[in-house]
Amino acid sequence: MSHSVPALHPIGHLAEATGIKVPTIRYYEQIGLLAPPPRSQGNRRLYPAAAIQRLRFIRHARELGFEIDAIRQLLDMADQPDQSCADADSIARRHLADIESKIARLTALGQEVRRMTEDCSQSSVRQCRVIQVLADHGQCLGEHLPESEKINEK
Amino acid sequence: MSHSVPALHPIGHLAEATGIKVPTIRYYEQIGLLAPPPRSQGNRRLYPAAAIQRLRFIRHARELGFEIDAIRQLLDMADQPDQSCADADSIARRHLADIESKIARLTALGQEVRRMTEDCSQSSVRQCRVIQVLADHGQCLGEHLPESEKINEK
DNA sequence: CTACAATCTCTAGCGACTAGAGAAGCAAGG
DNA sequence: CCTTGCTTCTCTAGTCGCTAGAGATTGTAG
Repeated sequence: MSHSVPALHPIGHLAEATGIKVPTIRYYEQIGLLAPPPRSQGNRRLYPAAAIQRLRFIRHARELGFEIDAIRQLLDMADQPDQSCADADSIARRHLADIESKIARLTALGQEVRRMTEDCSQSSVRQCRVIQVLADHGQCLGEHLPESEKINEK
Repeated sequence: MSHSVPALHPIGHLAEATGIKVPTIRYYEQIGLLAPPPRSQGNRRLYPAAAIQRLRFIRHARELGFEIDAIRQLLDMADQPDQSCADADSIARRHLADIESKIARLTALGQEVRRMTEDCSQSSVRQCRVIQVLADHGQCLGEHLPESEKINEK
């Protein structure tokens, strides 16, 4: 019997093990975030176990809201454990600042929208506070909302 | 002399008056958010003054984070002032709930990312808290972040 | 042998724009 | 009249991070 089987995983297994969908894994390969694995005779991808770790790293970073480009840099750093981590730290700090500015903007939006709905008398459109405020920007309290980097609401 | 000139505005004037860029105005027309205006002999768009109000409404709603589809509905309602405003109100309330869930999620992300950076000893990657936490999901505190509707970080 | 599942590649779509090419219109100056 | 320069026109493609679908192939269990 052979001792220590290499244990290569098909893409479906990787998806299951990491919670990342199959098409997304292929997409990550396409954009160069994940190295192209060797293939079977039938052209299927066969991943070494290390790919699972890498994908988990990616997934966790995505869950924390890091952009793909930042993750690319973070992965590069993770591959060179002897270098300084100042860059990793600054990527994370920048991301944190980004998150905080989004929170600030959303909080301002939220106040404005809440005020609209609270003042609405629930009668006809003519007296609807929601419509009125939207039509006349001057009726805003907060007025100049923090623009930051156009939060891209969604 | 003619009393009451119709005063039609070229697209550039509209852009200036509303703060919405020229290509965006054309885009709004294309997706049916703004009615196609009459044209000059030379095929230029000539807008009636009412278009400025409409675009201001749109801009304000966009600034408050409403989606195009919601704005479409809100505009329809604004055009029928005698109907009930219950729908407008519920659109705004839904949007508010959306904003609040985003804030909740971003707050959770922010805590996690702040912890990473604060714990980072600023030395080598090997001991870098940022990289470590990303590599090992188990080191997260918050653990299961609110998923809500995949905030689409940007 | 026949289902059926898993995988393959490729293309297109999402939302809300933004950027650019290349052509045409328009006013003022020489 | 002609040129210069500005605005506008249409059209296509790119952004981000996937997701969905078509249609072909491979692998496996009964």
